[in-house]
Amino acid sequence: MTKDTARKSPLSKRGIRTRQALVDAARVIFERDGYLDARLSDITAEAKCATGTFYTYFLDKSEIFAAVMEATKNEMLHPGMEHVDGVEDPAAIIESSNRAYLERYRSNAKLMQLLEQVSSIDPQVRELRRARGWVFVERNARGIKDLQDRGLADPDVDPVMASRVLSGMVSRLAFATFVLKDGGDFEQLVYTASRLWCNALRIEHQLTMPQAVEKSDG
Amino acid sequence: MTKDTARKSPLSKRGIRTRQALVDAARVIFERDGYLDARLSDITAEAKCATGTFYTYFLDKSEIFAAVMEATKNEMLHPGMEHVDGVEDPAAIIESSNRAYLERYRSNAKLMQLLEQVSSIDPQVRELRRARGWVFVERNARGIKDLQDRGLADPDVDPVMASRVLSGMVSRLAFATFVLKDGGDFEQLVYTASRLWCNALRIEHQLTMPQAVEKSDG
Amino acid sequence: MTKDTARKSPLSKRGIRTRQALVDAARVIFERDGYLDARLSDITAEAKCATGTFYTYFLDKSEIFAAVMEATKNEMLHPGMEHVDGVEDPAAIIESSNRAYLERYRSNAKLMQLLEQVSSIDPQVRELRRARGWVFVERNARGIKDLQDRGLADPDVDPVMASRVLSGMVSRLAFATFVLKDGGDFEQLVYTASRLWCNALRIEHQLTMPQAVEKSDG
Amino acid sequence: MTKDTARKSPLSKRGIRTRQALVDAARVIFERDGYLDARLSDITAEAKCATGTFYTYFLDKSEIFAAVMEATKNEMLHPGMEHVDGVEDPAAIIESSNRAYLERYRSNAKLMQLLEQVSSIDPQVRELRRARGWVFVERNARGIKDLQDRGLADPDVDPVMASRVLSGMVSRLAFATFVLKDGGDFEQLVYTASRLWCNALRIEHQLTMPQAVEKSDG
DNA sequence: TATGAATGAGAATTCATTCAT
DNA sequence: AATGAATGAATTCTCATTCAT
Repeated sequence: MTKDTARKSPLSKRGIRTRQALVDAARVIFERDGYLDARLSDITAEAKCATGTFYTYFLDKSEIFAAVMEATKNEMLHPGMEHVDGVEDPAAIIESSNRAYLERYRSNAKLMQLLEQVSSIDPQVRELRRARGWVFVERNARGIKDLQDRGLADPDVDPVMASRVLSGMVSRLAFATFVLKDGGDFEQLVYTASRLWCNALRIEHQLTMPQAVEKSDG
Repeated sequence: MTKDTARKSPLSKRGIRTRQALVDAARVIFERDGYLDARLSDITAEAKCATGTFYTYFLDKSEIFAAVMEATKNEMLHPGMEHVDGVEDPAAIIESSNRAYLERYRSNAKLMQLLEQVSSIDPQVRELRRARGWVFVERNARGIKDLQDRGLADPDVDPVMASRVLSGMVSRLAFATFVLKDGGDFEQLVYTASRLWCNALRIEHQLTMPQAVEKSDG
Repeated sequence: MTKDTARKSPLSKRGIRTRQALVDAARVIFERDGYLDARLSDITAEAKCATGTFYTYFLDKSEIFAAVMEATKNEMLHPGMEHVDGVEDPAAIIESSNRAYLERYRSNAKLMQLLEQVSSIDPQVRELRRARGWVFVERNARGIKDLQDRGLADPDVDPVMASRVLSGMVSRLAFATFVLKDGGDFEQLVYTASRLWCNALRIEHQLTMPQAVEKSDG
Repeated sequence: MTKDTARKSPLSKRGIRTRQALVDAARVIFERDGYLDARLSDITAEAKCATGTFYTYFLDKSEIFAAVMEATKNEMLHPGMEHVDGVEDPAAIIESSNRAYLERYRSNAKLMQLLEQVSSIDPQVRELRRARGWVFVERNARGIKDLQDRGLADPDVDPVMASRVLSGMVSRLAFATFVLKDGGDFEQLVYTASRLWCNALRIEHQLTMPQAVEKSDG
């Protein structure tokens, strides 16, 4: 699912450079124009190579998109509560995970919007994304289970389903805030998401509302 | 929101019939092929009229899509906690709202997926949807405020932001479940969403896990 | 195999006219440039219509070629000895059939060359042509059988196989003469083909060499 | 006919090996894909060399095709009546020539089909083939003339034209049988072709139908 | 000689939109 | 109002050929 995406593995250094230039160019063009309006000729122009060169490395637009996704997968995080296992203050970890996630999302909003768009268009991308998401859902579920076992979280929810619900909650919030531009003070966002997350699982916490922020905004 | 959707207000009975046939056909084709792959000629074929007739009623694909949305707006709900104001058991209302929402979503999954797709493509639709969503966010925020004022909900969250977060949580859950087909027992879904919602706001409740369902499933 | 070749049966008179213009244009372009070098844009230019119009009637080049073949099938004869049944002088009929065939072939040499070319490229056309050829092979075989039964032809050959061999003999001669331009006096050609045909089947004849023709030429 | 086929006369042993690998590969690819669909890159891949290497030895596809033809010319025979001069039983020679020709044709059907295809596409190849064919036509014509002079063949046909007609007859039969797959028992084929050939020239013979074969088949 | 990445001209094809009937 | 044939702009994709290494 990773290797045979490319038409050829470029062997020479030059080939590697060209392929990389195309992937970089594709990201620029996709973020600028969206997936649908991106023309391959714009990508090759941006990469300063001939149109035909595109086909040395990729079969079509969807394939170079996959390569862009592969190249940026580290920028595409998922909301989580990593490392709560056996830690004293789960709330602090949840808050810091949420802050980290929202920050990453904010810096990569264009990319996330792009991923959203392509997911809504291309079933393969949709499925890939879903599969990747599940890794995080399950990781979070293990954290929840651990807290339940230690008597630190509401035992009356299924950990996997709770994980799905809460992961979705934060990712949806990030989407609405940074892609749809629903706005809202960043610290307030982190605080609300984290507080509701902890409350939802009945995790004890001392989270307090960040000061000097008005009650709401449009 | 209704007026300039139609190119002309069709006056004759025949005109009304033809227009309606086109809108109905468009929904069929859009749900079958998606927005992008739907050809106007497929829509007119489905409506059993000539291609040219399309332009008697609509300017382009986005306009007939708007008409489909208008015609189906009653099927497109938003998650909420309707009418909690001054009611005895807010948890019951939250649960029943969630159940109702998830049921509607399930029946209209194709349509919701379509809306998702077009939102990711067409900024106008995206904005329209966002605006409609806010109506519900604010309605829910009023409910939360009311509970907070009556001492029945966590006072340390901004009602609007909490509303955004929780509405998003349920709509994202519905999307993942019914569009991405993440699966999960329906009652378990309703229960988890409702319990987490109540917990999140520290609303007292007696929600209990539906029986005979294992802890997790794929 | 004849009807659903066309993308749409044009209903209007205008449609019939346009389709016909395209088929006529295609024949001109195919005969001028050959099948491979014929560009669809040349065909539409010749037909004085837009490139897109082509696709109203045909799916691709092979389909309009089929339409050209269909339109010209009366010009594409096969060599034969029709109507020898019960006739006094079979040789006269064989000679006149051969003359007719060779004349038709000469007038349609371009078309026959085209058919040869496409047959060598497109298995469907090859098969169609083969199937059409068999009709004539079998018809001739019945003529041979009749002569054998009446004691007028060599009984020691299988009529069908003899028919294949003799039909091929004349069609190959026509091809070599008019397409490959092997040359040769026309009457000499008719005479030789007919004499050898009759001799081959031991049919009695009074065929005589046309006068005033040198023995051979390049 | 040999000289300007090669771009350069490869002198080094390595060069000879590479060139030969390319020609062998080309035959494989041409027979597999046909002339038109054969890509030079497929040929070089089959020959296990780089695309650029092709141009060290050949100018273009038509040139390597010529090299393939040159390399296989011994497999490309023409129908004939070899060495009839002064031999006792011309019929036996005709029959054995026909058998040999049809056998060779059967073993090289792919190659013959390829030659047919390229002849229909490339005028140069067509001309080359026509020229080669004439050598055989003329050789056969001399054989016929000899029989006529000895009173063993119908004197009332032009030997060259008869030769053309009869050579074409057998080559066309072979093509229809082995390329178009018209079928037919092999011995029956040899017998019919030979008997009709002898009859056509009024050459005396004792050819008898091969036993145990029904009158006709598909 | 061999390599294989880069080149780019050129043709097919789609389908929203127009418009004469 | 309805019809449906005609339009043509716009892009993708192929692959023979070149050329720097």
